[in-house]
Amino acid sequence: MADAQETISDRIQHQLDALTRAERQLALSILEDYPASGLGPLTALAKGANVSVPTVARMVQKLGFKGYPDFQTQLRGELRDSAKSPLAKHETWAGAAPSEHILNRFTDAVIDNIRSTLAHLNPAAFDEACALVADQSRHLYIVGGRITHTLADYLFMHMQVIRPNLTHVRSTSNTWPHYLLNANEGDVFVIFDVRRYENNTLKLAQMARARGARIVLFTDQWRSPVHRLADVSLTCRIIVPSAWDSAATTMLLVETMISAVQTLNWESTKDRMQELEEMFDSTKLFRKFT
Amino acid sequence: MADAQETISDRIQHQLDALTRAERQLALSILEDYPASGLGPLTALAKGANVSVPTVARMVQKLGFKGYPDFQTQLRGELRDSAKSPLAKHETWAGAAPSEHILNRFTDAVIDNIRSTLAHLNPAAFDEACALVADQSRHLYIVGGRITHTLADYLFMHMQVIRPNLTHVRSTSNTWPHYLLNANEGDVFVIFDVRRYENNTLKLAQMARARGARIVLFTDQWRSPVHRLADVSLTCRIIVPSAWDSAATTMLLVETMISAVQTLNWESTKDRMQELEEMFDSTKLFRKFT
DNA sequence: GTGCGTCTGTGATAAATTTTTCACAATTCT
DNA sequence: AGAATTGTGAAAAATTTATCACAGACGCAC
Repeated sequence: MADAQETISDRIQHQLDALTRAERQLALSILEDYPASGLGPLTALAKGANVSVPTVARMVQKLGFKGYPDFQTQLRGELRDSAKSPLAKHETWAGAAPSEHILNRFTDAVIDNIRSTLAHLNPAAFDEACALVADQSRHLYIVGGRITHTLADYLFMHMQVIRPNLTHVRSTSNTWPHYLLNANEGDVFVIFDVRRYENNTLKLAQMARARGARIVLFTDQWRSPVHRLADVSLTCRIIVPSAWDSAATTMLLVETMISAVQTLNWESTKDRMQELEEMFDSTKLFRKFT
Repeated sequence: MADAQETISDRIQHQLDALTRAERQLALSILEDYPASGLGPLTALAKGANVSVPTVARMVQKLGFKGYPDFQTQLRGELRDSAKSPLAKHETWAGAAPSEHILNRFTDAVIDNIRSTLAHLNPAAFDEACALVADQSRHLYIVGGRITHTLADYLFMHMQVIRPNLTHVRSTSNTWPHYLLNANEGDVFVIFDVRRYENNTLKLAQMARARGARIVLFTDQWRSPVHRLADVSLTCRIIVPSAWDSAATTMLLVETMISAVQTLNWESTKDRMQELEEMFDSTKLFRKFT
């Protein structure tokens, strides 16, 4: 546990000169395609390096490991770390605070979430979702639950500027069935549902589906049951060191979607934004400068 | 040999729908830190996924492998290949999309925002803000504007669980002066204000100040004029390749604050959360599993 | 070339671990 | 209530690891 710093690769390279012929052969073979070769059975590694089994066993211990399994465990640990951070991991975000400060721990977690979410996201699915949301010929319903209504709200607010023909629905409200009366085939529902998944939301999705609507779902890695009804599911990782889940990554996706949809609809949007600006100016609701 | 194309990760993701609860749990665990976790002993993988050993054995065969060792061999093969292929992957967030894709461009920008925000943030100020917000002897007012009311809402919602004695104010509403009548010296206002800064918000801040209240401000890098009245200003970078600004970084700070405040108030919060859970259970508003 | 010490491979074996499989009970979903 | 899924505990099978003794190979000095 002491040496979180020095990788096995480092350690081997450092000792390379002090090694004997067979050991060097083995060492080079390990480094050859690192770390894959070291993660297989000892026998395979020996054969791959053209050395004998005892040579491998001897050298692993020489490197300071209790045995081959111990060596592998460490290798896997490195692999984990390196997968997490293509770039420098052990930087602290808020330099002025220690790395155990909640600011750094939380940010670490969120960055991890972002990385993992994007890595698993299917861009084609995302594009398809954007196209659906951008399509002004379809009425757009945006649905949020108890926690997620803020995200729904955020999306709704921006979409209001970008396109007409949309409705904000709160699944926790008991008025939502009314909205569904107006839903037609081909309309689009953007639904937010993260754990704890809400029964209302599921029912709403089922009814929307029954009316022939398309469904775009924002959910978490455990996936809301709505995903079985959805045309596109966008899955976010939401784990943070807190009693709550994080909405930051979902927010990122929502904003990205806003940006993408805006680009798709740019011709019609720019006029709408222009008008909006003018209205703000005339009402003096906002200050232009500090 | 045939399938140099389809990785195990792909294969798992593809089948994710067809899997049962425990299998999905396992699948997510494998993907969680891929491929490291799959390269260890079967027993460890099972334990890590909170799943029984036979479940792992069964699923590996379901995925089309002769056995766990076979599965591992393929994983190592992938690892070899990915190490060989120069890069291109580690540069982009959504590996499956080109780096010019909006997903990658937007994420780049947000990560930059986070980095920059945290680098400039004063942890002591942040801690002070959290202490103010956590102090139950002060009434807590949370104020959002036209765009930022979603963030304010998010904070309010969580604070409602964590502590009593708080109020949500929308500066765009014309009812906010009423709230101020009740504000006492020492009360705390958490105010969100990003460009375009809102006159209403500024006026509200001035009146709050005049009544001797403390002010915690979330703002952007150009800083709302409210910052001159604030005891603590938390400044976020919000630039993204979009016609809009990004709330993702602000969301990150808000969530971190929620976590920190919750920790400060843990003793009293845990009972409140417990009660909340019970209420949810009894109302059956939520589903426990998919 | 000889001798010496070190290094390495062989083949075998024992020990340890891991994988696979079973039947049955418990749980959860429908 | 019934069907499907999952966990338990155990045992057997298979594989992998660790060691050993010894013989051959090699480098090197004389």
